[in-house]
Amino acid sequence: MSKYKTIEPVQLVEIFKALANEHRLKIYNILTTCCAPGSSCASDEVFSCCVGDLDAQLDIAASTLSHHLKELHRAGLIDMKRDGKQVFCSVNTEAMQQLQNIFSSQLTGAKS
Amino acid sequence: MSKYKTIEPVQLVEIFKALANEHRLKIYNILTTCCAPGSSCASDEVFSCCVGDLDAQLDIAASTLSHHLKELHRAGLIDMKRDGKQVFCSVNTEAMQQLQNIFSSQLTGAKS
DNA sequence: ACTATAATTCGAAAGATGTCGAAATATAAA
DNA sequence: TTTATATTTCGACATCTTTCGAATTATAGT
Repeated sequence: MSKYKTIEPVQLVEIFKALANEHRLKIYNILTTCCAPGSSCASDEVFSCCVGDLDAQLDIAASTLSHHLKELHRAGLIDMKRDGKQVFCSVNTEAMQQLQNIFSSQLTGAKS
Repeated sequence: MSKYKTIEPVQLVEIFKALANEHRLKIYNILTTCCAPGSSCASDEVFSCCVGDLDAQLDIAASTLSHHLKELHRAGLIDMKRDGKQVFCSVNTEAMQQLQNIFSSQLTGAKS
């Protein structure tokens, strides 16, 4: 019916779980705004997306942040890749498009 | 900026929490598909939207269903209104439009 | 090799959530 | 006013989640 990959209900629940937390939503938000799809964020000194920069904006323990990032990653919402000592995070644009798609066509519509 | 009411990050977390459960997502799904916005669902004998009909499709205790409906209602995602012995449920179309809006414009974008 | 920095893993404690069955409430019908 | 049906509230229990600090791993610089 559509040209997009569909998200299984089970996976959709995981995505909502991942976003259903104050800190994780803020993280996702920071990543969508600072590292907008297509733009590189390494060159800007105000915003970048390594774990330490997120840490500076979040007022939670580093271990807690690490846990939240793992959840977002597990849900497929963000990508993480190490570059030297740092790990850089960014939104998974494919997942984001799928989400947009779901909501702009009446939430799931999945039959089952 | 937009003509739509914006959703506060705090409320958005509540909305995601409400959808972050297998049964609640299914309920919301049933309501979006059987009682599509604008259509009345009382006349169709296969699908209607009272609590008992949902119960028949869900394989959980009635008390559990009641709890889930309360959560969806608390998040502002569904409306409930009693008609005689039954309580009829339907999606809150305004909330759904807000959700669509959020996702079609890069998730929240809220600055704070 | 040692040291410093960045991030993750590992318990443990506190809190939130999902679930049920029994009891209560609301409404209608006999 | 008694009975039947629909739904909700309550209390209990089990499980999952959030959080932290301490210890560990990864990488780079001295």
